[in-house]
Amino acid sequence: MTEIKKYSISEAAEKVHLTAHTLRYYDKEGLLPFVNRTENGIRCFSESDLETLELINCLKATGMPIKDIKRFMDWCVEGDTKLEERYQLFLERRESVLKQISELLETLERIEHKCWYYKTAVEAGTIDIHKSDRMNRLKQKNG
Amino acid sequence: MTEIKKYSISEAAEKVHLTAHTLRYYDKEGLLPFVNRTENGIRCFSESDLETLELINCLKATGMPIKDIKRFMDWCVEGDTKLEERYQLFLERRESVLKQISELLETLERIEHKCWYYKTAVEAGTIDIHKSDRMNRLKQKNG
DNA sequence: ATATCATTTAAAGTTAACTCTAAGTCAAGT
DNA sequence: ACTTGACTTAGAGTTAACTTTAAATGATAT
Repeated sequence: MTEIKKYSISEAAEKVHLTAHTLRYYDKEGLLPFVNRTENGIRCFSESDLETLELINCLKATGMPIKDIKRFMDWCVEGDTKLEERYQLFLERRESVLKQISELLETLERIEHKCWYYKTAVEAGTIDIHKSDRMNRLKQKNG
Repeated sequence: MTEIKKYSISEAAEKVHLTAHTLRYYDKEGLLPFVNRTENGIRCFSESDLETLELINCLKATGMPIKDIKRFMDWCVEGDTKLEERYQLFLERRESVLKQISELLETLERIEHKCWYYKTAVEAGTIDIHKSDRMNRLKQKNG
């Protein structure tokens, strides 16, 4: 027999590294349609609700806005009729994350160039050590 | 003799893929202390100013907030006395970008798992094909 | 000369995602 | 009985980074 654990809003918040305030905000925005209540109206979170919250965190980590996550949760409520839409959503998220990574790799190169630029400048005690950089670049370019 | 080109605010904006409004906002926030004006108070952007804007775009791409970029520009105005601080800033940016990339790679793995999950569900026409996933995972875990 | 742009400033408005406050209910401990 | 602490709601406030507006000045074309 599987024991079914339930969590209060603050326990759930701690588990998924959010605040109870934020969970209520997500609920209000329609991100948590599956969370049950006691007869007194108090939310009780199941393990499955925690998994949903982990998924929400994951989608947020891809840069997805709350209202788009809400649309996804609406599809989840609709069940198997929206499977294709949900699949497409994750394919799009995948593309988005790949693009973000490639942009960050490009940014990383520029930052690393600046690290070298300032490392040499700090060693020389002045930025003037790079004063002719542009001229050198132009010379190389124009033969 | 090098020809010194100058750009109006809207020309500069187009070059760096921002709007003239945004450039004025950046100027107001202290991000563009080097931009000169005509006798009538009109900004004219040099090639070097465009490079500064590219750098600002690069720092923003690392997730750096405007006020931190302003502090960096303040250090630039102060010249060689703040070389060490500027160097440290880029080292920190480097670490930050590396961290973001590794987090996105982790997120990518989760998303790709969901892609597989929904691909198989779409093929089966129902999510029920994964109904026993958790049980299987538990079985594996507990021997 | 007149119309049409582009530019200037100061300041108000927008959006997302919280974050906090007020006012109240409920269960447990002393 | 009373305090403490967690929970509830509705709604106001916050922050960053723009974005738009208003009112005025300056530059260009016909």
